[in-house]
Amino acid sequence: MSSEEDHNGSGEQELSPAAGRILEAASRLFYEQGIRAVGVDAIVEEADVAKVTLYNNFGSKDELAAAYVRDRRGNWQRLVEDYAGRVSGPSEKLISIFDALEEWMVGGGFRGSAAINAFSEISEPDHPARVAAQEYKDWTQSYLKELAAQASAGDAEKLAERIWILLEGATIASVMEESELPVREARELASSLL
Amino acid sequence: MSSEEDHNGSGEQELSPAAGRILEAASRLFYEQGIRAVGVDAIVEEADVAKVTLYNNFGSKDELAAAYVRDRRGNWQRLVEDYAGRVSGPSEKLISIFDALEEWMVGGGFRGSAAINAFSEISEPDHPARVAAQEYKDWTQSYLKELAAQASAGDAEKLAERIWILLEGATIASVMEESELPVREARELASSLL
DNA sequence: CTAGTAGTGAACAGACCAGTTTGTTTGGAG
DNA sequence: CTCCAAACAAACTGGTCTGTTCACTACTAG
Repeated sequence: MSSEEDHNGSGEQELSPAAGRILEAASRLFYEQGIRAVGVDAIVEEADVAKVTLYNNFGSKDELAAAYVRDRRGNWQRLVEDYAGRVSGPSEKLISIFDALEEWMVGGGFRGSAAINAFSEISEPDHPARVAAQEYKDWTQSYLKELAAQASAGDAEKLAERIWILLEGATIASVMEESELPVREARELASSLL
Repeated sequence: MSSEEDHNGSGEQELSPAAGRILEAASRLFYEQGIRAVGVDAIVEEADVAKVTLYNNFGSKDELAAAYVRDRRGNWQRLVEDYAGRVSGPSEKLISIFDALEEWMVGGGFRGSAAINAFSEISEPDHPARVAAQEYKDWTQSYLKELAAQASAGDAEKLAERIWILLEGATIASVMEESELPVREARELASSLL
């Protein structure tokens, strides 16, 4: 594989042990309950850290929320690329993203996409977490477009857009139905597009 | 002093002028900014009523939030049935829901589906607004299933599920892209299923 | 040894939150 | 005219929120 990690703009860096624990705790709590529903005190307690340490490392709750979205995005990105690496051919890779999604949600506690949730609960356009969610979305879209361009003889943009719609729809449908069936249905429908 | 609380499921009841203004204001603010982001004081001020009036009419912020979701659902329901009434045949009616969605989002300020947003920002399963969102979802699904059963010779359940996934996907995709293009794309894809 | 860095715990500020209480006003039905 | 329900304004309760300050400790590099 040509190492095409050129879409990586997340810029993950080393975190101190305390900062790592904070991000870990924040990531879990924000995802489980929503960004607005979780106070910094809860994060501080969960991470077993002083409140100042949180503010020294992340600056504000909003920035920490953005770091959470970026963190989830990094995990998603890795999972998707892992699944893509197991098959050959752009069409197979495109389909494998639905398998990645299905694994993403097994084990219970699936609460959808951090990007979708951030969009839903934050309306301020400049909120750091919303900007991070935008980047989350952008990565997925450009990843799909790249593969679609290789897979399709026809309109690659259209193909990528359709698969993206199916991906988002399968995600939210799975949350609402508490089932991974929508993902399999979307996968099947996506297959028929190729 | 026995307060008879009308628990209207889907049935809409007459509201006093003050209660109507409260629901109207709450509906706008909750939709624009999210349920958790809006305080009761803001609603009270926007509706130009006393705070007690809000609590006498709706009992709690959570119940008011549920009323908001039900209100949005009622509007959606009417719009969908209006569009369906303009065409004949179950397949045409199924497709017309995408036209309804496209009208739903014109004019700017589209922030997606109240049901999806409520699911995203509320994780407590018993929260009234989440229950109302569940009912919102259930109505759309059973509406689609009914039409799919009339339209399809094959697996109607599967057809309804797929259209629902496309509907949800188009909604969230349109929010994230700030464009109604995903809806048209989803409509086209749905057409190909019929 | 020392200076700098990253961390701790606890108290504090000031805003904001949902919800209640009190007492008053208003308008329609019997 | 009286009664009552529904609305009003405004203060208030008790809690939570984000973010800051302060004095102190542990570790590490030069």
